[in-house]
Amino acid sequence: MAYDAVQALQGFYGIKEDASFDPAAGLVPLTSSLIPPLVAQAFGLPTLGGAPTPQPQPTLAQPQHAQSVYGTMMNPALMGAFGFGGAQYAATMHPQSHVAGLPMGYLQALAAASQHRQQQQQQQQQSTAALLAQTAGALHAHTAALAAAARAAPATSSAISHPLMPTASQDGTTGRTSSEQDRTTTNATARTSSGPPTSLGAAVRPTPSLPFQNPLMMQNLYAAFAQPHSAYVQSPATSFTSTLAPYAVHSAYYARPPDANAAAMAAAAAAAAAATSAYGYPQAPSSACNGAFHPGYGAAPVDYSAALAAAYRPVAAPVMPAPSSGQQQCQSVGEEEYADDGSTRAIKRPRLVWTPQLHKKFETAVHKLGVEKAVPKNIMQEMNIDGLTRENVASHLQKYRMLRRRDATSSEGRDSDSRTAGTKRSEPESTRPAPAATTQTTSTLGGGGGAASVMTGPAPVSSPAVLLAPAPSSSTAAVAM
DNA sequence: GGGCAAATAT
DNA sequence: CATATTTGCC
Repeated sequence: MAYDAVQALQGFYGIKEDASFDPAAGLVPLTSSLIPPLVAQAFGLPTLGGAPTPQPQPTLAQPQHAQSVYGTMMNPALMGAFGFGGAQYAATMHPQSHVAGLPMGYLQALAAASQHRQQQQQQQQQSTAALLAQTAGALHAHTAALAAAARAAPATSSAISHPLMPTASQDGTTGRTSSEQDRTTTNATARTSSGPPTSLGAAVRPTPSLPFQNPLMMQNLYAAFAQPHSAYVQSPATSFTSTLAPYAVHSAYYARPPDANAAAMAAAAAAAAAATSAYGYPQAPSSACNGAFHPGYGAAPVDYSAALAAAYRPVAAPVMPAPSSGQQQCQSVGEEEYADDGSTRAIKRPRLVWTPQLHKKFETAVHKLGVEKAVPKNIMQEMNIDGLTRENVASHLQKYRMLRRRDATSSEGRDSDSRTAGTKRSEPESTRPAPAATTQTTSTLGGGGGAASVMTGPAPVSSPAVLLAPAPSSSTAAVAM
């Protein structure tokens, strides 16, 4: 498919400014203010403020440096070191827009894309489609290779040749001079603290044939548009969560058409094969992209317009069952509620909100199951809520038990009882202590100003220790908290 | 998987 | 700042 960035963006602009959007659905109005002026100008697009004011060409890139640390540039935190200025740059680009809040890689990618486009137009009317496809393909293979290489030799990989790098020597080292190599190593080492970024090969050399002379740009462009295959993106390793948060969040909340996704999968397979043969490294399983450093290395080298549009389209925010009087509407929770045109796919599972209805179901299930069987998995199945995970339940159960324990403990003060202390319950009797009287745990919702917890409030101690978790083993007993 | 507690998100 | 949820661990 022919790529037409202008059309893609303009098409998107078509629904901009005055377009109505549904706040309830969490859709952010896509206005031209979301597009950095520089980019808009490059694409011949209008901006909210009229003619785009040529921004004092920000120091976008320093090819040499960028190239020397090609393999490490996926880390947003490193961008600042190359004049990309992170938030500062964003602010400069468009102080009043949402842009300031977007991940730099995103803006950078766009800026890079536009810049390159202008350049190309001046020189030769080469097909942009071919250009991007080629670039994406190369980058794609490279990315996959990087991952594969990292997996093969995570701790020592220091020189990984690019699959499309013709000048790389065959002995595994690159054609760089020792000084270049030193600098590369230094840069990479100095700017990378820990985590995958480091292991992804700091000394990778970009191919000179890349359309985008600055591989960093392509890398970012790629990162900005690529999407994980899984519907649920795991968080990056804790060690560098803060560093990569922007990317994780970004890629997690944007979606792209399923067809593009499929194409990406196919492309990934191809690239994987290419990378494998080129490097001799085993190809990392596709699942490796989950929670991996790369937001997803399955970008399709085709139909970039779709990806572009998708990249700009925020995925609906978590759609939680409305806490109305009803109770039948909580058959499913979160995820993929984006009812736009069915062309997108939610990536990240939204934070679950335990609405009163949901909590009620939870309690019902718990009571029905009884102390002994009221464990996460069982409860989850009993509740039978689409999208609800065992983890969700486990977490809620934990809190639930804690509250009960607390209540039990507090009320125990005056009329001590044998069973109140969660230390150890024995009889299986209290299994069903009047479920009816128990459900009113549900209380305030929206009471006061803040969000009230379904479990908060004067939790009625009515039903005895229905759920005093079998105090593990520790002496932590059931008291304390 | 269950249960906890630390880490995060709100 | 206090909670509500999610994650990481054992």
